[in-house]
Amino acid sequence: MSAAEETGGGEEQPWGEVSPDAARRLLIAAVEAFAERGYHATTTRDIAGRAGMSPAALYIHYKTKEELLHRISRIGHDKALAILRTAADGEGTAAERLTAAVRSFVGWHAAHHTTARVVQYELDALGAEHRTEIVALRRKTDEAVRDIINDGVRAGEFDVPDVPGTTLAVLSLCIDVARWFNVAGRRTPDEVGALYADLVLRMVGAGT
Amino acid sequence: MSAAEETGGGEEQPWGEVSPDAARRLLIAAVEAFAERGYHATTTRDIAGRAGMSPAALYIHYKTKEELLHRISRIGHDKALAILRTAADGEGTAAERLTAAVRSFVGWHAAHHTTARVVQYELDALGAEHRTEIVALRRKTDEAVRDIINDGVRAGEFDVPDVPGTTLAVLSLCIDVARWFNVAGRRTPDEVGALYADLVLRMVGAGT
DNA sequence: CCTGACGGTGAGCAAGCGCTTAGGGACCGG
DNA sequence: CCGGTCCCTAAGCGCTTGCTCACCGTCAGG
Repeated sequence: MSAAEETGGGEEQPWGEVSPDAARRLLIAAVEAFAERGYHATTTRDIAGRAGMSPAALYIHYKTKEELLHRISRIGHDKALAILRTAADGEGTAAERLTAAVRSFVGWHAAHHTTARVVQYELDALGAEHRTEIVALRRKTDEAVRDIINDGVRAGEFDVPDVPGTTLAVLSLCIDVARWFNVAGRRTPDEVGALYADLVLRMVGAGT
Repeated sequence: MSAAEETGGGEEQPWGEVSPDAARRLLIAAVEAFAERGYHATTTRDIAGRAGMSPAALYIHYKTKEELLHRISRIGHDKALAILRTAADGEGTAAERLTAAVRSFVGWHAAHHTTARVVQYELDALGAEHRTEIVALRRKTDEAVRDIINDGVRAGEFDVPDVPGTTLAVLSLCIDVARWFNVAGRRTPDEVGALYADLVLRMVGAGT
């Protein structure tokens, strides 16, 4: 561990997959700006300024402002989906897997709420092609949750009269964390994850 | 019943409180445009065009584009809060009142999802003064829901370890309906309201 | 020392933005 | 018929936007 000191926890640094360094700095600046003001209210000058560069520098690494949003959205969705699947595909009862899935999915949305806000709420700002690509990823997220719930119903663990509706509500609940979560608030991402996992278990009729 | 034929249900027409007629047409056009593309991506020319008027006509009835958003947000919040309180202040057990509250609040968000989308998701686009005014209204919404939950806990009807957290989650769930509800979807606003009322009852430990 | 590639800047263009202003037509009381 | 009021439009102002282009410093390879 020589360059770019880690926090020691073993967690890899965010946006490590983006290179070169200048492109990553621009992307991080864009995430902050988009999350704060929204895509349309953010100017390319603002993004470049936050990254400590001139407005023109942005266009060396990205063709358009929309491409920046797409890159953020794509990477963010990939990560959220990976986190969800890791928990969903684990061992254990449906209740245990649903708990793990909600806990980690919600935890990610809270801990990375700036990224999550952009990922979840700026979908309409994408161009038509990029949007359909992202929508496909969201459908996979949907399926992952629905599969756990169906497993639980089949095993007799859950009592769910309306599986598609409940799936929709569970995901809606988790995603909306990105909108209201605030670092200055009283709850840590882990605490929110635990609370939500409990609430979701109750929703599927497998409460404590 | 002579002018502006009603649907017969006794429901008064939306935005009836806005006059004169041209101002109401502009406001309705703005709601549609804001809901579709977002506040910042909507131009004053677009709003005026939808209302069948020239761009300058907007400024006869509204001082700025932001004032239009504020009017929409204010009226929408008032209406949503009124609907919630009517149900919350009714007779019956806490469970019955919570059911009625969620059912009508969610039903409104689904039926008027274009308005609700603007009201709930364009808060940041308001100016500082207008935003604090609206935030105060949202706090009252929060209190109304928390009061019912507290009543239920006190009466022994509900089992809620974390009242503020559960209140937050319930409202988050209800509000997010505005984001995903689609007229082309399979569910009517009433059906969504009934489903959500059931889910919320489970969340507070008073499930069927 | 020269050369070329790379990654950056300063200045600025065309287009679109929110908003203003001068003026016109319909209507109404006298 | 007149004068005033109420809405509305055509034109356009000043500014910001996303994006481009000519140019430049740095540095490795020959």
